[in-house]
Amino acid sequence: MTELTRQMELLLRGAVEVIHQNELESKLARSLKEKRPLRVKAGFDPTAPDLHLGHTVLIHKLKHFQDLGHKVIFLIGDFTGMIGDPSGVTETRVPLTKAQVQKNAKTYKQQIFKILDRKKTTVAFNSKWMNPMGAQQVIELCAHYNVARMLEREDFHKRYREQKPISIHEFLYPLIQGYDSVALKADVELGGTDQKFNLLVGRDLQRDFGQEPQVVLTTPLLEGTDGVRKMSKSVGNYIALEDRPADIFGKLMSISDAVMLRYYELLTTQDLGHVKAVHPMEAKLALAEQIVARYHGTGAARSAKEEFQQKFRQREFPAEPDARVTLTQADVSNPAVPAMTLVELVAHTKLVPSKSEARRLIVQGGVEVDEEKRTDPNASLTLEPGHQYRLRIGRRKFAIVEFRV
RNA sequence: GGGCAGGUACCCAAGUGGACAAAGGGGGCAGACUGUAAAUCUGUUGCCAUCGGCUUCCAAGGUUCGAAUCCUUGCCUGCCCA
Repeated sequence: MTELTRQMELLLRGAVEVIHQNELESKLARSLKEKRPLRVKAGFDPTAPDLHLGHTVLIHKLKHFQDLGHKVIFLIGDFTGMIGDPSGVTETRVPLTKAQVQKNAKTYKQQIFKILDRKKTTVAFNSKWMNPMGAQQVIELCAHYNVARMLEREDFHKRYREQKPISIHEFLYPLIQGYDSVALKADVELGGTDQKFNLLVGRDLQRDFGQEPQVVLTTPLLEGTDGVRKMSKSVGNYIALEDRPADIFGKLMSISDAVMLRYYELLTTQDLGHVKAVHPMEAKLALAEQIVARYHGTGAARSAKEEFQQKFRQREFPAEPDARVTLTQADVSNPAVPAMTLVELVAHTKLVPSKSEARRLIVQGGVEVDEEKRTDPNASLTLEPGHQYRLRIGRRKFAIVEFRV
């Protein structure tokens, strides 16, 4: 296998579309010949980053380029952030201050370098070339594109047809993103499939500016834990890199088998045939362990797995509860005969938002005290000093409550 | 500038003077079932509480015995005409 085919093979794996494959091939060939790495760009919004598994599909693809010796440019769209990508739901963006952007950038780095090589990655901000641009230049930039073509974009087209508003400045988003490619002299730009239009604008602008158009490579959008909508923080179906290991593990274990296969497909390089051959639960455990290990280390993965098994499979009380509460005489009405209603006891753990919620949980059979289900919310519990009451609150919350004299 | 429609709980959305803490759906939570799943079924989903009470329907005023519902003003959103 030649180096070229080796590179092509790795880069194409998992990609939805490459525009155009032959261009990528010739760019790679030239890169090899001239020993000049390709400049690979991917853009991100400067909003507070909480990277989740959905993002990692793309970042791993960047990593592939990086591993092959190419130059990865992680672009933070701090200027475009003022506009906000018009795709998807309308959501007015508040312009971020410089300090906020810096802070967000720092968090980004902290997260992406769990995957990318810090030393080989360039982090860029598009305000660098956009801020100095005057109105005249912006107008000139606008002249490079026209409304009819802009309206080809699915989102704009749809809104136009449905007589929904489209703000003028929204047109600037693809334009500036495209111009970023010009400014960076990008050879390749990566993006999710929903970014296709924006990425293509980059090609057009580069051509207009006398550059060789970038190759566009789109990666699939990962479905969220619900298996339906794409993973996103706002929908709440996400698994963030910064989630606690136990949470990542737990969230992964509660996905459906179909979603599990999808995750295997997009997040690992494992052979799917093999995955399907083993028991789904074993496969899921292996996936969860693997993902946690990837972002938090093998140690964390192992203990997350152990804790999970203990908590859910054997329905045992975990080694470390979610809450540990100490009650004193001040908490009970009659110190001589210390007692407390179940509702109050549960509420004291702070694991429920209100007493009403505690009451509901109890009535619905979601509360156990010392391995015994208690369903009477008004029942009073005589508190024995020094005894550690083990509370199970709902399916996955545990607390230890102790009364001290 | 003119005309019209609208702002209801986490989201969508019904309700146009009393029976409204507010239909229905989604989502969440709990129970059953299971592989700790998913799907399904059932229950539940403002707060405090024993009956019962308290604070909610963009905001502020007003009418009324009584307002999510009527009036006034303000703020916001969308559409149409210019």
